[in-house]
Amino acid sequence: MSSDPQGFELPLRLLLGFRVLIDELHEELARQGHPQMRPMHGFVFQAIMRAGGRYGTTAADLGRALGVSKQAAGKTIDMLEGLGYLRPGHDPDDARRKTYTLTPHAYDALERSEQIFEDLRDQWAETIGEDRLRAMVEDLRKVTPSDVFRLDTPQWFNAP
Amino acid sequence: MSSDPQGFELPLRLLLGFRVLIDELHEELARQGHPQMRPMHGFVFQAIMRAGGRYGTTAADLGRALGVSKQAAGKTIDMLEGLGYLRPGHDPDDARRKTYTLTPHAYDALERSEQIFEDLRDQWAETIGEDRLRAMVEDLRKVTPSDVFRLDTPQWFNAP
DNA sequence: CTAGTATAGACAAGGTCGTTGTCTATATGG
DNA sequence: CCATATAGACAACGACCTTGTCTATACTAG
Repeated sequence: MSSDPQGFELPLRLLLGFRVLIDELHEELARQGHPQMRPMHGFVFQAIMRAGGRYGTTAADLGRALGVSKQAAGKTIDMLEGLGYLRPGHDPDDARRKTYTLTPHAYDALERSEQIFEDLRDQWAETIGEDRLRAMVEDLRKVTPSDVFRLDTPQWFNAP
Repeated sequence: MSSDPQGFELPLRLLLGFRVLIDELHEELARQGHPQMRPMHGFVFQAIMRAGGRYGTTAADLGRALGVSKQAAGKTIDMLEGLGYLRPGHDPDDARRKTYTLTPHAYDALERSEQIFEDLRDQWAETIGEDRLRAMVEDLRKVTPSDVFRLDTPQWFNAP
């Protein structure tokens, strides 16, 4: 369109590419026994794996990792526990900590996600070429931060 | 990390690339007299330009274009009007329609956005090469929908 | 050992932003 | 002329986030 010049296309395509992959991931995940998974949940699972201590992750840990309050993280944890993705535990070294770890159901979702992403990647490679796809990821690495910073994307999108 | 295998990287890099561009856009926009702009607003402006009739866009038009209810669109419009980006009008052919059009302030934001995006694009081109950048956009075009579907991204991100 | 500080978690109150439902006024088309 | 569709205003409500407060537990410095 006339008011949609060159400059806008790059960010738009990046967003659309992300959305396409995530939408197809979740369609397929739903077919494979995970109909309740949301785009956020994969990130939450990864945060729970990396943010916690030896005995699991607390709501406060998760909140820090995700850049939300511990109350918000606690509600997310409650929901994921209700869906069977998290299991409560405790830290024998700190009686205050109410920890959570991933259940086998969550690991199943993660493994399936990984496989689905691989398949989607292969589809993209067929369309645009394996070398071009590899170049794309390589190039994006050069212009994006290497550390996966706080995943506060949902709130960030509407942030003031 | 060990639990962050190949498959996850492509979508993550696309999202990070988008975030990097949008974050830098808004930092710069804030410096140039638009500190209140949010990531969503650019999309809203574009929707208002394209979704309306001859005399402007109504809340109902905008809601359809963005994939939200007309009430939600109405609240967004109220805020943007308050910020000086929208001006109310009416449709002489339809007394029901309360239309809105972009103010010069909004066009200023759009033009600055365009320029900033061009600059960011140039920076990327310096880093990864003009040809590689062009290839990236070209390739993304092949794997993403050509029509900019409903921009319901914020809610989509957390959607059930 | 004790006293002060920091942190986990529970609870409550409130904000923002979305939703649906209802109502009236205006268009539109048989 | 009347039935149907749609714009916009208003109200109620829900999801999800926030801040603030409180108690229990840990940690650290004398």
